[in-house]
Amino acid sequence: MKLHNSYTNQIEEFKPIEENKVKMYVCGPTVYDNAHLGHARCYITWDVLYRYLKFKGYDVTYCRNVTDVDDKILKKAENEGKTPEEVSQYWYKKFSESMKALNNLKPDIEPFATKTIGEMISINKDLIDKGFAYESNGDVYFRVKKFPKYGYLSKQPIDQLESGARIEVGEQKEDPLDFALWKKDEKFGYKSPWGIGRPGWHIECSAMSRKHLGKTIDIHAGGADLIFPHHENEIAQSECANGCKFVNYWLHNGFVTINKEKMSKSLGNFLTIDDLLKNYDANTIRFFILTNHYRMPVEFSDEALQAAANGVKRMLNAKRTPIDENLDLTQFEEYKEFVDAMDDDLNTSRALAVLFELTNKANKDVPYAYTLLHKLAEILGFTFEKAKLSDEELKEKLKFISDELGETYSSMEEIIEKRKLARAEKNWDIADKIRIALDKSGIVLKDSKEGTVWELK
RNA sequence: GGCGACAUGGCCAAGUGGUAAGGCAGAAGCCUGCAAAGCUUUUAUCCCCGGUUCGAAUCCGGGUGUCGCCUCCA
Repeated sequence: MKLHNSYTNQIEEFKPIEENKVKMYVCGPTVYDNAHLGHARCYITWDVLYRYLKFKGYDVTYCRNVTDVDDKILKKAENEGKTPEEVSQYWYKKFSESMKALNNLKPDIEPFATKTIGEMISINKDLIDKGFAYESNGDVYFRVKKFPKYGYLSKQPIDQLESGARIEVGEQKEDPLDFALWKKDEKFGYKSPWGIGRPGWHIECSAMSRKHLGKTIDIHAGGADLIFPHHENEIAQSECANGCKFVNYWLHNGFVTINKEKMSKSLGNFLTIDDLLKNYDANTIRFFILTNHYRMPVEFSDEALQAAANGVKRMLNAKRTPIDENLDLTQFEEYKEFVDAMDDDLNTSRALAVLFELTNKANKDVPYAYTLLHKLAEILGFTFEKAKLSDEELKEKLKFISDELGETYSSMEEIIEKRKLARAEKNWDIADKIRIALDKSGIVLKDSKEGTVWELK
């Protein structure tokens, strides 16, 4: 399979370090607030990669960190009179729920920065010993000029970076380009050889990646906004400390835009995953994301989400036949097309086109189509389980319908039976009244030769 | 200013040399008591200009426009 490597800016054949094993690391969230659609895109994209690699037969170790040491968390804790742990635990839980609701698989490892402080200190020590870093007033900084490849990932000439570099109040750097590995912090800090302090953001990922996956890993992924400075700095730290290559394939996803502008926390133009899930289900959100190639921007709009919802509905309405677990899927042309598309740097829009071909075939009673559709859709994280009502919701709906019709019903079957009788008597008024009442409560009836079934809209 | 990307029908989007997948929306028809779902049919010469080639959406050059990154950001 081929993947676009941001490091070389080329599409390359993917070869893992160890045959059949993949170590992948994704920069996870800083847990201090609600995740938004931009995050959803990122984690859906890499979830699909994870699923696809497993489907290809790789033994994948997927590590996605949780950044729980950060200025924003501390600020929030202070404002709310809570401990940083309380803040980060709360938002981590929220984040996990959002991921689950989007049908993202859980990573194999989800390390917390606060649990990896020892590794960070150890990397910093190595860097200082080797002359790549220096202590200054309780802070530790990385000497960017000591790493000639600095700027390679972001394709930035060093002199250009230099003009943009800045020094914050209280920092004593040798060079404006140098970045912090460790910051003095007597209030919330940890013990270190340089006094009480806490790690810089960049070192966290280097440390967690090394601790859980090793010095050289296959894949490191994240949003394109992390290329500079985050990933650039990670490379510098890790390669200087470890004396070997850090990452073989750098993968970056594009942004979600709204009104042609990047959706982001700082611009305030974001929609949270929670809010989105009130109107659209996980399949719809995934479909919306996956219709575009992962490196391209995706423009958010309600129309686009609605179009995605309609598309998903078509796929889920495919005529269902029992899943044949013994079917050799690899013999079918659509299977090959799907794999070919996904092997081509995760061309999910082509892959989706294959799913629609299968949908059409299923509707035309091609025997293998539904089984293949079901199996392939699963790789993209779609689920064919129809939404179900809880007992309570069903009760509410029955109450609503009973009120509408002025008669009391205790089950859907009873209502359908009543309508069946009316239809048999060609009493269309009653039959239609029932259907309209159900429609108002969000239930749609489907009449066919086999009888009438009800579904949520 | 530096660097990187993108520009295909009403909308979204695939397609890296041989005459444009797929989805949404629209229209017509079939099916249906009416619907829903489904089925059938139907809408493009690919931002502009120049070049290479027997042949270009696809390669090269030059424009125009849009977006992103340049130390908070997925």
